Formats: sequence, structure tokens, C-alpha cells
Amino acid sequence: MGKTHQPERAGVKEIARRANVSIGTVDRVIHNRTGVSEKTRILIQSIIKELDYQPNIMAQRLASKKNLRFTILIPGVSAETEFWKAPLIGIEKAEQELKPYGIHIEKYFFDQNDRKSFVGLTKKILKDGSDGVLLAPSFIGESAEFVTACQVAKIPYVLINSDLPEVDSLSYIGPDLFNSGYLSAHLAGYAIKEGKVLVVNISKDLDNDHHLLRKETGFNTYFKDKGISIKVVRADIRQTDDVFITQQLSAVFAAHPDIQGIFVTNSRVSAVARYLQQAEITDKLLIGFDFLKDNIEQLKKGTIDFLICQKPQEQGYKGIMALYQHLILNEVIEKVHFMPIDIITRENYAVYGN
Amino acid sequence: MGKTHQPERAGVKEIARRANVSIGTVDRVIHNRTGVSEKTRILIQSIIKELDYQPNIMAQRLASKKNLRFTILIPGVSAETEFWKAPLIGIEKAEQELKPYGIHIEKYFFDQNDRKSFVGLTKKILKDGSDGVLLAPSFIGESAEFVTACQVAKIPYVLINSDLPEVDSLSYIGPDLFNSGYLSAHLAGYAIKEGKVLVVNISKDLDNDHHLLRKETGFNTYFKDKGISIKVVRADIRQTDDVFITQQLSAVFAAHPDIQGIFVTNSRVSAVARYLQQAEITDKLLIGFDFLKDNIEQLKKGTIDFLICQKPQEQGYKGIMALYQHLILNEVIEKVHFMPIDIITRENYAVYGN
DNA sequence: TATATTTCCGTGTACGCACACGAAAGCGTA
DNA sequence: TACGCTTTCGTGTGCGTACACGGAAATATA
Repeated sequence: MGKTHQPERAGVKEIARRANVSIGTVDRVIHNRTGVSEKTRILIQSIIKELDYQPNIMAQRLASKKNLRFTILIPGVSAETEFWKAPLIGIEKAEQELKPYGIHIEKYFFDQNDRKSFVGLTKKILKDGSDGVLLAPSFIGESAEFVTACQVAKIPYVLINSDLPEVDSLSYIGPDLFNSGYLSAHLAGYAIKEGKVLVVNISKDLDNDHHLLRKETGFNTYFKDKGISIKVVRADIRQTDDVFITQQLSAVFAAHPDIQGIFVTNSRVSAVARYLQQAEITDKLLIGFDFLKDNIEQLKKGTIDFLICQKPQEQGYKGIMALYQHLILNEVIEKVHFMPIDIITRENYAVYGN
Repeated sequence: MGKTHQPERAGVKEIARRANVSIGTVDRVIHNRTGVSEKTRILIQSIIKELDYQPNIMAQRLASKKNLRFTILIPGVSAETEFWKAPLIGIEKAEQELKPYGIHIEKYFFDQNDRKSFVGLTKKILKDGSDGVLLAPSFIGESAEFVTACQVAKIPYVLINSDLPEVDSLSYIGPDLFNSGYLSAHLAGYAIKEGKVLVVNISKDLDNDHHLLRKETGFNTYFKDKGISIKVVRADIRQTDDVFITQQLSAVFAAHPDIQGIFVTNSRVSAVARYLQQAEITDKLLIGFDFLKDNIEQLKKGTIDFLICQKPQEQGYKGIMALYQHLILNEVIEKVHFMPIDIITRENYAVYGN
């Protein structure tokens, strides 16, 4: 049992035999190198096509000592940017898988509050060279410049988490922001039949955070589309510490006592949850983003009702894999890859990501 | 760029050098074959551990011509059992990936309404032999017998979609039924604040469908846990044609005009949706299971509000991969692998499975 | 015609491992 | 001592491919 013979895929040897040449010549054709007459080249190519020859990945990787260097440039992980822990884990998973294929990953982390740190690293990457880049283009202008330089240097690059308009990236892998907001509104619509809904944006650099805006637009559009009479109140909070947030929210709730639910447009939802808890406000629907430790804590307690999550780990994983598939396997990569929009509740968070 | 040398993982050669033996001897130790003195065996093993030696998968697979035959036994796909299309796709994806590693999959499909077809196929599998089995144990008794026989024949097996109590499977990969019901109740609880909720079981073989019961239990438990005063009405429908379903539901709605929402415990939710549509009943919350074509149609229309889905494709994929990891990579497989519980709505179905 | 240059192609080795084969050493027996 | 058997281990070959090297033939140059 279990000794059946493989369906005898033909290899270079067989091709060489049929073409009456040596395997060396076949090899030259396969890697379209020079040194083969046009006649034999065409002959061999036709045989390759006829036999539907596919190289043995094993032997190929074994024999070639070609190593590739991928480079990633994403925000560093801090309390402020815990989100980026997940993509990094995905990247490291891909790294593990691809290590035996001779692929190495150089990791650079920039400070999301410091454009210069970003630019400095892009310069370094261009100087050192790279075979493929994975980029989180937080700073739009600077990122555009960088990818243009990559283009010139013929380095393929993949964007994750945010897209860059009108650039020729190998692929964009990230969230569908609009729909995640739209979906949140749909969920809110089930629980809230009257009164108001509060949309909360919490960010130090609010004006540059197109993420939040897209989600908010999606959220508002739902109510517009459905002709629902719920009023949407908005609160922009430009500091991320609990004290400031508490202060701002108190004011909003004082002004709008009939708020029935809250939609936080990013992962800072746990701060809002803490406010509600401390202010002993219960029975308010609370929806926010991202599978972070604090958020899950509040989800378990029931303070947060729904977390919308877009598989941040897979963003990193798939980003690296896209480079691999393009550069090693010569596969065609889809230009835009939206991540699924996952709804996390108390009941399913434990199996999320299984 | 891109020609850096691999971090020089040590191979058999290096181990042999350090142990002052030939690679042949090292090889014997690695595959714990006979023909090595106890002394050198221990020496070599210690060096292996010290160097954290990991064989080069490429070279390993290349040099060994060992082929494996996996066998799957799952329900055939029909209009009645469209669900099983997805696991099969996952299995075929795994098959594609593993083909270059010399793994072949023999596929057997039984009729879910015919115990004999199942038993017949199990006999055939045992007669033909196999290196690993993937089983959907729809018929509990017969499946238990089969896996016992596998045990005796030392064939590892993986169960998908339903578990079998007290058997020594390599792994169970499938849904967490109870929590999917519990989650559904939670969702229903948002929209329904008074009146009744209807639980609908639709199955020809209802008494043997432990799936439905588990989900229903989860559903009921939620309301019990939360002390919610919503009353749960139950309808068991033992025929699957639309006419019969319509008839039964009409009776239920006549008896309970204050039903606010419906929970269908399996994928037949689209039939209920069609009933609601035809009876022009709107504004009833409708929750059901599975990413099937008909269900998605109704989801798009808004008749169905939520579909609970447990990545059926991945169940097949991961099942095969578990066999591979166990037999080829000698990895340890987790005994129970619950699939994530996904919530599908109009907004996110399009990106589901990305 | 002899020699240099180019074009084309075959040979050999290496990649890391599996495994068959046979050599050498140790042991006992006649 | 001679012989055979067992235990222990080294050598060699092959898996399918990549690539360096060098040889032969074709062409150009003197």
C-alpha cells in the first residue's frame, strides 16, 4: 500500500531525449538564456508545451542557490499601534514557510507620528536594494515617491492595509473600509429603532486618517440608503488618552441624552467602553474595530457588542506570499484583494482565526 | 542583490563530520533503522539535538519516491446536500498542493439517505488499503465500526463536520455547533425585544440529526442564560419540499401571530425565506446556516438577515493537510479543531472566503 | 590554408537526502 | 587457524534540476 508510481511527469531528461539534444540545451531554453539556435529553441519549446512540462519544484529549489531578499516597511508596534502586531505575525509565519525556499525578510518599522523616520527607511531600502517590498503606505505623499523609486529600480511592491491611488503595485491587500462601516450601520440598525447614534473618531492625526473617513462614510450611507430616521451624531476626539476621551464623551452625552448606540471608527473602542463602564452607562450598543487584547476584554464583559475585524494577520501573510508567487512561481497576482469583513462577538472570538 | 547565502543550516554531512561517522550512519539514526551501535546512536542523536537539525524537505521528498494514498469518504453532492460541495473543493485544493509531494487522493461519496452505500464503501476502502482516511461520520454506528477497523489496520483518520465520541481520531475538524446556536440567539436578541422566536428544524431524518439538536440547545441556552423573556416556539418539519414547508409554517404562524424572528437550524433557511416572501411577511428577522447559492440570493434580497457559516471549504482542506502533516512531516496534530463561526450579511458575503 | 572568433551545444558536478550494497571487524565454532 | 555469521558502518548511486566549463562546428579573419 502506498507505493503506487507517480503518473510519470516528464522532466528535462525526457524533453532532451525527444528533441535529440542534451538536458543542458533544454535548460537554456527553459531559462531563456542565450546559446541556443533559433531552430532548436522553437523545437524544444513546442515539446515543452506538448508535454505540459512543469518543473519539479523540489529539484528546482534544491539545485538553485538563488536567495531572495524581501523587505517590509510597516509601522512599529507600540501601545498606540497594537494593530500592527498582527500583520507582523503573519509576515513571520510566511517567513518561516518560505525560509526553506531561500527567502529572507528584512524588517523595517517606522514611527507613525514621524514622517522622517519613514523617509529615512525608504532611502535605506533603496540603497541596500531588495527583491520585493511590502509596504504600509501610511504617509501618502512619501509612499508615492518611494514606490515610484521602486518602479524605477524594478522592485515589485505590495501594499497592505491602505491603498495608494494610481500606482502600479503588484497587489493591494487590505480592508474594504466603506463596507465595514456600512455593515456596522446595518448591525446598529437592528438594535436601534429610535433616538440617535454616535460616531466617534479618535485619532491624533485625524485629518490625515482617510481610514476613519471611509468607514464613517459607509456608516452614514447605510442610514441614507435605507431612509432610516435615526440621527447620526459625530464626535471627533483628537487625543488618545482616557482622560481626554472621557471628558469629550461626557460632553457629547450631556448634549445628546438620547444616544442609543456608538460606532467607534477604529480600534480605540476599548477606551469608549471604559468610559461607559466608569460612567455606569449600560444598554448602549457599542461597535468598533480590531481584535486587540483590550477590545476582547470588553467584548467578553459585554460592554462592546461587536468588533469588526479584517484578518490583519492574513494581510501580512498574503502580502509576502504574493511576492513569492510573483517572483518564484511566476504566477499572476490579482491587483486588489479585499480581506473578508469578520464580525466578532462574545460567542465566536475564541475560534477567530482558527 | 539577492545572492546572500542561506544561514547555513547544518545537514547530515555536518552531523556525520562531528560524530566521526559517515552520513550513512547518521541516516540510519535519523530514520531509526537498525545497524547502529547504541553508543554511536546516542552520540549522533545528541548532535542532532544540539544542532537543532531539520531535514531539508526538498531533498527529502526528492530522494524518497514514497507515494501516499489518502482516501476520503464524504456525502455526495446533490441538490439535497449542496453543503458538501465546499469541503470537496477544499479537498481538491489540498490535492493540488500536495500532488508534487507524491500524494494521491481517492474519493468516495456515499448517499446520506442510504446506510448501505456507506457501509459498502467502507468495506471497499478497507480492502484496497489506504495510508490515511478523511471521514464525514454521518452514520454514527457504521462510522464507529469503520474507524475501529482503521485503528486495527493502523490507518490514521480525520473526522470532519461531525465528531464521533470516544474514538482515537487523528483530529476532529468541524463546527462548534452549540456556540453557533448560542451566537444566533445573541443576534436575535438585539432585534427582538418582545414576542416570540421560532426555531425551525427541517430534515427528513430529524431524529438522527444531532447537528440540529446541538444548535437548538445553544440557541435556547442563550435566552435561559440571559433571563430574557422571549418565548421560543419550535417547529419540526420532516419533509424538505417547499409545499410541505409552506403548509407547516402557515400553521405555526396562524397559531403564533406574534413571532418576531425565525432561527432555522440548518441550510434550509432559503425555503423559509421563500415562504415569507410568498406570504408577504416582512420585518421578521431570519437567521440560518451556510453559504449556499439560494441562501445568498435571499440574503441579497434582505429576506435572510444573517447566515452563520463555518468555512466548509477549509474543513476539507485542513483535514487533508492534517493527514499530510502527520504522515510526512511527523508533526503533532491538535485533536480538536473548531472552525471559526462566521457571520455573513449582505455587506460582507462578497468578500467571504477571501 | 591556417588561425581566431563566434555560435551552439554536451558533459560534469553539485544540491541534501534515501537507500542498496558491500566491507570490515568482532565473535563463536570446529 | 580457518571458516562463517552477525553487528556495525562506509561508499556509491540516484532523485530532477541549475550552471560552469569546455569542446566542436560554423563562420570570420589573416
